[in-house]
Amino acid sequence: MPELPEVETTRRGIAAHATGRRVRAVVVRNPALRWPVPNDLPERLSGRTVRAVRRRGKYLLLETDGGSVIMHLGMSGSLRIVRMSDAPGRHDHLDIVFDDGRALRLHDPRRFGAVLWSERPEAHRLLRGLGPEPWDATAEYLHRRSRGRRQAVKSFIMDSRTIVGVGNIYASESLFEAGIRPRRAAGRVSLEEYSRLAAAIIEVLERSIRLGGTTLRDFVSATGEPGYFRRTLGVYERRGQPCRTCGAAIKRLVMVGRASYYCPRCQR
DNA sequence: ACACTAACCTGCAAGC
DNA sequence: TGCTTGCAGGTTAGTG
Repeated sequence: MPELPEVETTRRGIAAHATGRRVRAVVVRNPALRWPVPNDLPERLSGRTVRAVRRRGKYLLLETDGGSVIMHLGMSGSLRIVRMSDAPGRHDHLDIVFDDGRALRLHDPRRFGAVLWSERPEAHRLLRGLGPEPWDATAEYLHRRSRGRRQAVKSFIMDSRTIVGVGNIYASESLFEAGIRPRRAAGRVSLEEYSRLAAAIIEVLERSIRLGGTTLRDFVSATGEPGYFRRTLGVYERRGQPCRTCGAAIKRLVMVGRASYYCPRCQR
């Protein structure tokens, strides 16, 4: 499900409710996520106060005075603020219960998500090697880093070591905006093209954040609302439909097992 | 260093 | 009505 706009939308919803709240309890119903939820998470987190809710790439960080919960939503995860009295449903694997009777509840059917604990999250192995946030990734940086690479430019920008937050939807959308075909070798994309691409990534992500992200199937924000970016998608899941710019039929291809969409006329 | 693959897991839709 | 197949928003670990 979630790429950067969905994670950021979730972060804002959680922050509004969790910041300054004390954790009363942690209820783990199913610890079998991407990695096991640490056994000692309840004891480490209970009694602590949430100081801030931050995002790094697609990771959410629930910061307390004594350490941070690192959360990832994987493909199908969502986090909602619920009342403690709301009965958990299927795939509601974990609750972080606050002192006001509300709880942060993780729902994740596919269980590709993660909930971990770290006293220094920025040094955690999952976060350590991450590339820059999109707002800090310049055209010069992308150009320099891609020299000599034969990897497809779409795979290059979806690699979190290159730049964080760009998943399958926004990679296709950004490349469409920038007029670059997804299969082009990253090392053969010019500085001028990376300049368009860097700007397109920021523009697309910001526009999606404003609309609350993209709900393809089941994404909901912390307040339970879907995102409305889907209606404005230029190419994603629009195979055969006319390009909104030139009218040509949108094409679909599969790269590294992931669907990619592009306009054969606008993108070169 | 780079690039590709398999793997983790469930749900849903389409086709037979 | 099943049953099988393919596909889905992510990322790591392993291989060559």
